[in-house]
Amino acid sequence: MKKVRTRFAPSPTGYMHIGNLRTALYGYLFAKKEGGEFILRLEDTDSKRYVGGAVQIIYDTLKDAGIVYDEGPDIGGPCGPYIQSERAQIYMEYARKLVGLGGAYYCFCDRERLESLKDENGVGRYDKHCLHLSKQEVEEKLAAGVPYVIRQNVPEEGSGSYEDMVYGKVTVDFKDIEDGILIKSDGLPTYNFANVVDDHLMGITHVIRGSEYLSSTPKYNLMYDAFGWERPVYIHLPPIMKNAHEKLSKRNGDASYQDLVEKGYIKEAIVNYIALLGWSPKDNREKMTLGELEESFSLAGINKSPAIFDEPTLRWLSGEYIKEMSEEEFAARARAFLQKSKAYGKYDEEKLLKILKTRVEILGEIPEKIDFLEEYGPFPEALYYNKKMKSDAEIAKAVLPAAKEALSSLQTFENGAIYATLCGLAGEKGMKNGQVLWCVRIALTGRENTPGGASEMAELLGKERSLARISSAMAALGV
RNA sequence: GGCCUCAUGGUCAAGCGGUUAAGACGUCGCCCUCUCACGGCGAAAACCGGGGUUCGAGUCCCCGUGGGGCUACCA
Repeated sequence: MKKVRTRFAPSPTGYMHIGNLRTALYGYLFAKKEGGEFILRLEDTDSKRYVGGAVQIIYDTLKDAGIVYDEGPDIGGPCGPYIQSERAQIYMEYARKLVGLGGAYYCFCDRERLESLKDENGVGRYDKHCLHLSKQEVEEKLAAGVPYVIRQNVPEEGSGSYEDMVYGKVTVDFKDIEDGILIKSDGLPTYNFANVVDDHLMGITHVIRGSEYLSSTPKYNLMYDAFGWERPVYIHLPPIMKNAHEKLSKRNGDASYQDLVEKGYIKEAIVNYIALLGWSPKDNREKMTLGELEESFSLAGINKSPAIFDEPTLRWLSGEYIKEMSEEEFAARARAFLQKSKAYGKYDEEKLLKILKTRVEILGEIPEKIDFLEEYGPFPEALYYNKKMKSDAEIAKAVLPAAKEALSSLQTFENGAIYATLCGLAGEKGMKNGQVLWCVRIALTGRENTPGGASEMAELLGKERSLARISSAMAALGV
């Protein structure tokens, strides 16, 4: 059996969209699963759409996501070059060959004539006018330097079918396919031609791409057949949607891979999540590493219908990855986000990270979760009130002075000791632990909710700061 | 408009002729608990509509409806 070869062929027009990344991921996963090779090819034949820096983004994103290709522009390989703009002569050579085979022909029609073929709605098809030019006429025009394109010669009758691995049998009548342009007047090929030539020359066995090519695939097959080449296996993927009506796109500020990483989503979770968008493993597992995905990927699990990108689900998954990370790993990844916080450098980093770990799903939440530590100031007395804790400002007036005294005599100012001390105090005063703890925590932070209890907050703040804050809270209460 | 294609809870998604129609996210409730979060338990929530085929249809066929795609010298 022939070795499986798949490819990811993006065009460098800007960002790495989530949909693009998923296509790349599936191509990679399928190749790895089958023990084959995965190739990266850049489709930059439309110079008008080229965006500087886009190529680097593609390399960086794939690398960052862990999708490694066996051959590509930057690493070479036996089928190079892997950038279409550097393969212009190859396409021209094959286009001429196809003309000789009767599968294509030169066309000299100018834009004006082409326009005239369209009706009031702008729809109309090429009439094969130049197909009927004599060989001599063609030679003359070519020699005279008349601008030309090379068009595919699609039969006027019959139909083309193929078996898509996810959609099943797809049939399109040839009468519904126009004689598309294969080589543009600038001498470069269109996607319609380049993908066929390259996929064949690069030995691609399985073409994995978006479903937008579902209905144009028969015309590519016409070319494979005309050349006498073996047709690849086709695997078309449904689109990833932003909502029920729009595809996910960079326009509208929809998230790209880079954006998600910058927001602090764990990248393994991003890869994991997009793998699940349109595919599910036989055992329905949810959380899977890239390695596990390589193991269990199968075409049978690919869905046919569009999937809506759901950020909350990605969030959850990202949180799952964080929870099972080691402290060190979390620290390393969180550092950059920690530095964005006002509290950075002012508290024990290790303790900070510890309380953050179960309270954060994406790293970007870190600053907002701890900024409050530096925002201590006057707060409403009403915060002391908590029905369940049975506490209020009056209780606080009784608790705070005693708490201050008890804490100030503590030698080791750490969580366990603080907790024990405060609870002991509650016992002495015949109060519920919660009454003391709640009041102290409020005095310490001035916040209704904090990422940790009174004792944890006190330890984090340190003895000096804790006592100072309790004093200030007491002053505010007039005691 | 023509052609291709899709259709299970709000979202992802099992199911592939006979099930009380999984599971996950989200939502809500309860428990745990020094608040929040974590964790545990539980609840609400779906087969687009109409015809067939069949003893029996979410599963097969047809039509309709709705969505997406293609119809470029873009990919």
